[in-house]
Amino acid sequence: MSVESSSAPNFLRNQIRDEIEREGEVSIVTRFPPEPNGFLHIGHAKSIWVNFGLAEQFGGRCNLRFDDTNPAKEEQAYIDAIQEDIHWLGFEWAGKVRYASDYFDQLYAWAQHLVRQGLAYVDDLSAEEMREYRGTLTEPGRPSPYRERPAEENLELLERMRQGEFAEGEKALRAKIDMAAPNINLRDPVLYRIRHTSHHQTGDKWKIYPSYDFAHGQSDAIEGITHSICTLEFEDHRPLYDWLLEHLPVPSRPRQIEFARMNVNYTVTSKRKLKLLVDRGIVEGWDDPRMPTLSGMRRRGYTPASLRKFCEMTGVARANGVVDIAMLHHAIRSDLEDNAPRAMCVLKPLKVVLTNLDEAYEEIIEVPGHPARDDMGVRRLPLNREIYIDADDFMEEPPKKFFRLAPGQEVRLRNAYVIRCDEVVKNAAGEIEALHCSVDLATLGANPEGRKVKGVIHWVSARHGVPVEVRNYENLFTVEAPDKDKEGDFLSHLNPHSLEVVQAIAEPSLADAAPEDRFQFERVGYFCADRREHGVAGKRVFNRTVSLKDGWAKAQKKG
RNA sequence: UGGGGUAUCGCCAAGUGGUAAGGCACCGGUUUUUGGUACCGGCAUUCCCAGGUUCGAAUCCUGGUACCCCAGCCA
Repeated sequence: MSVESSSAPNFLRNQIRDEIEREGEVSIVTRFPPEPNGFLHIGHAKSIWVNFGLAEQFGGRCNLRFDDTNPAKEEQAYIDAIQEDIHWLGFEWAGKVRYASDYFDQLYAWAQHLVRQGLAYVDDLSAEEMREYRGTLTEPGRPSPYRERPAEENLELLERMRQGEFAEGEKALRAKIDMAAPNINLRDPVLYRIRHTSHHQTGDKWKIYPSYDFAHGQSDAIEGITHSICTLEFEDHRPLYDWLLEHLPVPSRPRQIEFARMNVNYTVTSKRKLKLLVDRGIVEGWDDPRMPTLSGMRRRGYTPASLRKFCEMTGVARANGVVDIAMLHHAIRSDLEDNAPRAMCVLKPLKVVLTNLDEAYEEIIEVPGHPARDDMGVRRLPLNREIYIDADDFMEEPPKKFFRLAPGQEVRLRNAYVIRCDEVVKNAAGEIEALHCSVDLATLGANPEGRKVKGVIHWVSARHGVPVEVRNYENLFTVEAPDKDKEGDFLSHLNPHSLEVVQAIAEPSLADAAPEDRFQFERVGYFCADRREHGVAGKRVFNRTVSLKDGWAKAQKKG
């Protein structure tokens, strides 16, 4: 099933194609450069897809490089989780995992090079002072009093910084560019800062750490990256990226190209906000199926292929926009429509007694695992005198065109017989307890004589049905742009119905489901056996990935 | 009154001087033992606005407007 066969034009593909036409053989080398300071989310999926996908498409390679220049915020646990997520998405990086920290020695040597060239200096200004000297968006900055320190002194100071002789914040190495530059990134940006923090990769070797700007381009150059693709907010950094590459004896000349990051409505992706959801216990963790994290989406039941297709569908451009989450839903439905075996599961059980079958009646009906996929085999559905149907499939006083069950009305039991509702059994309180129906035994695989039965409902044998817990998930937020609100207020848009837990009864074939097995519960939606809880202590847990489209509900809404 | 970007259907997005792709959503219809799927059809005389160049402009020029990003020793 080609969920992702197309390869529509986008400016990155066009550009690379043009380069190949113009320059002939060019090998494409990209990199995905996450900072290991959090979990990957749907937005990262786009970046992963862009970088690995481009390399794949043009026969190049893509590195995984952790941008680990700020040890205070980073953890090994994130490094592990990120690798798992990338693999799960279906991508493989070239060679070993890389770290910006692999290049700290080289970076330091290059810093010394800059100093010797008179292109960098050690500044004693405090962070606050530096801010004052930097000027504003509309006013130029002024040079630091330490800007003209002789190279020898800078070299010595830099070395002493490295040795840990100064306190954090006491000094910093800065590039000497232009304090009056209209682009603030060129007003003598910080290249190295003092941090007496041990690093998850380099331990206590370093007391100074390079800034993003000083590490990124040079790491790209070391790895021979040809296309350093990043998001729009780094556009202003490109002149600095190029400046450093021009003034350093780097082994290659990568180019930075920016694209617009992906946003999805009805969700948030800022690290701070996601963390708040976790910390406040609004969701059950980073991999809660309502979270837009890759681990959350995985647990929800999204497939890697559907996420890749979603990336392809939404494209790459330089205009900021917000993608409708309906596209994500479409992507997963179209994958699972083809690839998920079918099963029946009654979410709101209503007992039905088939009065013309006796107590001992038992018939095994063999039905296909998937209506269009013979390779999915068959499953065996037991039919007995008592079954469950979904309460929503019965109405005592049905509206026009209600094709399901109602007093005196007929309906098809999916994969089985046509039944007629003869009697509604109620308790003392007047609540419906059961339905008495009669089966038309001539309708298995055949249409009834002389009448047309339009409705089909799902059902499960009461004797053989297995109890399962079903978790129905919906959007976490009720508004399209929850983070458009002023700080913190996004929590006021939480969807109180984002999780509905229901005790359901499933057909026996579902008893064998393994964690992460996906099914279409016919007429209901796509479900995935929970990765963590399914099968634990005899519990069976299915997460609703996405519902089936519901034309009936839509028609009702319209009136 | 700084710099850098972006503006094409409700949403995403092709298009790069030759007379507006595609997807999602939506609206009709056909098929159907999933009110699902599949299939068929509809859905921008118009490309942020205003001028201009041209036989011809979403694409070129001029002038506006709107929105996004930048003043971390974060990335």
